[in-house]
Amino acid sequence: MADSPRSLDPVQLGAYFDLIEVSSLLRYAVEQQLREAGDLSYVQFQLLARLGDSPTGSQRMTDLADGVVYSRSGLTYQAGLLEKAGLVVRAPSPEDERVTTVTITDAGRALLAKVLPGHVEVVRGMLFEPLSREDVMTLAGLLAPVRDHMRSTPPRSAAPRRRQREA
Amino acid sequence: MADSPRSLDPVQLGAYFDLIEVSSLLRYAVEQQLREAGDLSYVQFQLLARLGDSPTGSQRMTDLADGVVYSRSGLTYQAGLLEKAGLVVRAPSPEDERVTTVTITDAGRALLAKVLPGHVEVVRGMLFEPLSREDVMTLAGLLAPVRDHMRSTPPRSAAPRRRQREA
DNA sequence: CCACGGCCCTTTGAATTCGAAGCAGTAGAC
DNA sequence: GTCTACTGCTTCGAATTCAAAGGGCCGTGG
Repeated sequence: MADSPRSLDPVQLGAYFDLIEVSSLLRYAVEQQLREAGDLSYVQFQLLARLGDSPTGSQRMTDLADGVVYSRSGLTYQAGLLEKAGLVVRAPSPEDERVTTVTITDAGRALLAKVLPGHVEVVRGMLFEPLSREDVMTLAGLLAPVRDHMRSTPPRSAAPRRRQREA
Repeated sequence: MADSPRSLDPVQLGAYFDLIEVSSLLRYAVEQQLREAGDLSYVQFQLLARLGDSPTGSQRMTDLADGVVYSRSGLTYQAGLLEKAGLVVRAPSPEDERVTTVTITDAGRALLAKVLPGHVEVVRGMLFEPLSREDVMTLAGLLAPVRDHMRSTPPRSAAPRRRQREA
């Protein structure tokens, strides 16, 4: 660590800004499509998709929260909405009464199947349209190591992130 | 449009998921650092950075909102917080009384200078650590056309995005 | 057997966001 | 000069999120 450059070079800065902007716009567009097609938020869609992928159609609350990067309380809220809508069912695990198991219903699977094509179309149209097949492979090859690096460097919770208070 | 493939191929799917995950984790980490270093949200930091970059240190509200992709009302809220913290000043434009001009203060510039090094360090450590200089150039070259494509394809507001209501 | 500590989920309160409605100022038509 | 339409910002209500606190269940040590 002989040299510690003070700033990012222009190429890095551009890549950083573009990454943030691209992901923000993509996320916003996807949210809109999901809202229109099935009145789902992106989080709710992620939860349904994750449950649909699971062989049994069930997952523990904690595992779901870990996968979606959300706080437990946030998951409780969203799972409550999904349950009220009849898309999932919650039940305490017989083995361990502490654990709540979430299971996707047939209605949930149906809704998932209904919104998926549109979802795919938005992603294709916004993200993959200007990229060749080779570009996509290159992009995937670049993002994978970054993802692994981030996963292995969990956000150290030095201070528990106070909200706007004094400033 | 002879063929309309029903789903994304595995490489596309991986790139899509990784993009979302990487940007989410990066954004989360950056938010924490900014909160700890200067009690700023990412949005507030973006606003200050944008004002700091401006030659005059001033911008119209509308221009600021467009850059940060936020709604006007959201910007009003955040600008209000920044003003209460003494980091910016708001004043109606002499030329057009409808226009509110936001100007960064010396305190704002000082805070910006204080949090910037840490911000850069987080981005470098999380995003650029596993990438070579060449990788970064490749990534930037891939993201730029996607960004331009997204900008030129604004989110068509077919339905005005109702919040959770019936489902 | 009973307490202690730990894990899992939920409830609560505050913060942040958006869309819709409202208010003021500007510009063009007549 | 006045009316009308438009623009720019703010206010308001609702939705979503998180961290902290609360309550129930499980395992271990005594």
